[in-house]
Amino acid sequence: MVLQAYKPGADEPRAEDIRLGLTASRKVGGAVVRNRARRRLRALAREVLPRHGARGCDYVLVARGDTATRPWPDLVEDIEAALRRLGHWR
RNA sequence: CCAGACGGCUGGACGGCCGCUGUUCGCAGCUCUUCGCGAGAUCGGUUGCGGAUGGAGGAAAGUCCGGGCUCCACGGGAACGCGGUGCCGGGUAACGCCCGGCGGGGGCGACCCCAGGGACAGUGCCACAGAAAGCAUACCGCCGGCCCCGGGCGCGCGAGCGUCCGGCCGGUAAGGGUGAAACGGUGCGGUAAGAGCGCACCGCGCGCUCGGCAACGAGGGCGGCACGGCAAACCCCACCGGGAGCAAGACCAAAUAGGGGCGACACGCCGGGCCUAGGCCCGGCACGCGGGUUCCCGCGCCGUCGCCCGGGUCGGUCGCGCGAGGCGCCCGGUAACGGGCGUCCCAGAGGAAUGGUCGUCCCCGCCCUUAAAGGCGGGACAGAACCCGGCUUACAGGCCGUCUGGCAAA
RNA sequence: CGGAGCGUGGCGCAGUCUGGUAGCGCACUUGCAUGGGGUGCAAGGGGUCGUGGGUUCAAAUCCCGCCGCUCCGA
Repeated sequence: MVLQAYKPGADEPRAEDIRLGLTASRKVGGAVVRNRARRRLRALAREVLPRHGARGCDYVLVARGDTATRPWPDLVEDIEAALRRLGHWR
């Protein structure tokens, strides 16, 4: 998947919570496939982001072609690698 | 047993962990209505926790029809226009849907397919080929005549005769060969050659009788062939249709900007005059409002602050699921369907929930194996957005029933 | 939710209304011309007309279903 992050500046009001956005475009597949991809991404974010994501950050997860069918452990590795590349891992 | 036709049902099962959401009950916090001096009680809302319970489909899809519902328009109705439908009867709230029947076509059969009204209301088209493509005609032929005509050949001494080719007049439409389609087809008679010219059968047309509610069918009679196809070409006839769509529509209602009213401070630009600064007066111009047709008259005048009023936007609430509802039994009907009784409550999201993950079983394929065990991969089409009745399209696998053809056995 | 348009050689488009012959430009191939290339001249190849049915003697064209793409309105 694609992981996008937005870190608010010091002058902006900053919440403690992590805010999440999900995207599954028509390119990914039909309505069923898009729904499934979005749900898997939501479950993935619930599992990983509160523990390892940066506090007060906004994240957007974008589904790609095989998000609905990729094995679950691979998906977990993907998001963890993405967080490390952003320097948000903790 | 094999092959096939039709109709119906189903659309993986169980469990562990972690989640989302509707309803309802309990507790707690906040808020609010009413009562009370007060403690508090009470109606409702909202948030959190806990318990109970519900949570995608047969097509939820495509958005091709028909309705409910809501708003808009309209005095009633009709006509014109536009769009749609099109054998007959029935079902239904309605339909372009469904059922039954008729006609045509396909299949040995079960059965399947068909927009299937009108071509004497009119207009139009039928390429190429062919003589001719729609009112009918006559190119090649075939037949007869020529005392009138031209030419060739043969016979004859000769007038002439015979024959062939051509011309002219008349009869004919059987044959030609094209084409998707040719003014009926086959056979017999008939004739100079032919022709529905006559006859039989078939086809066609028009009455009659009988059966059927009807579409239509059956029988018999007459006509003697005249009436080609295309209306999913224009069109004619009959019937149907007001428009938009839940982002319909109703209600509550921020911040900011803007509108109106009241009050306070305050009074646009140019020229001239008065006066120490700063303001005042007169005339003109610009703007707003009101009144009588261009034009004129009257009144007001920038802005700032405070209070109040109304409209829109963000947001929120409703619409929003008891319905032409599901299931079971009985009755009527060939059936679609209708009636009665009993029983059940069955998703309601909103940048959009109904799930994520793991395990066991089931089914299918591949590998290994004599087999078992085992390993790997896969489990269809597809996701509600106001609701309902249909149509169309997609769909792995499985189950049930009825029927047809063939083979075998009894 | 409602509506409109498009699909034809490799590419961009005609032809569809009014049914019988699929055409144009660029590109491609071959030859000539040039020392070579470009340009020019001549000749040539290449199209299930998106798809499945139907009407018709005959369908790119008329009718119906489906697929894909684009656009518009609320």
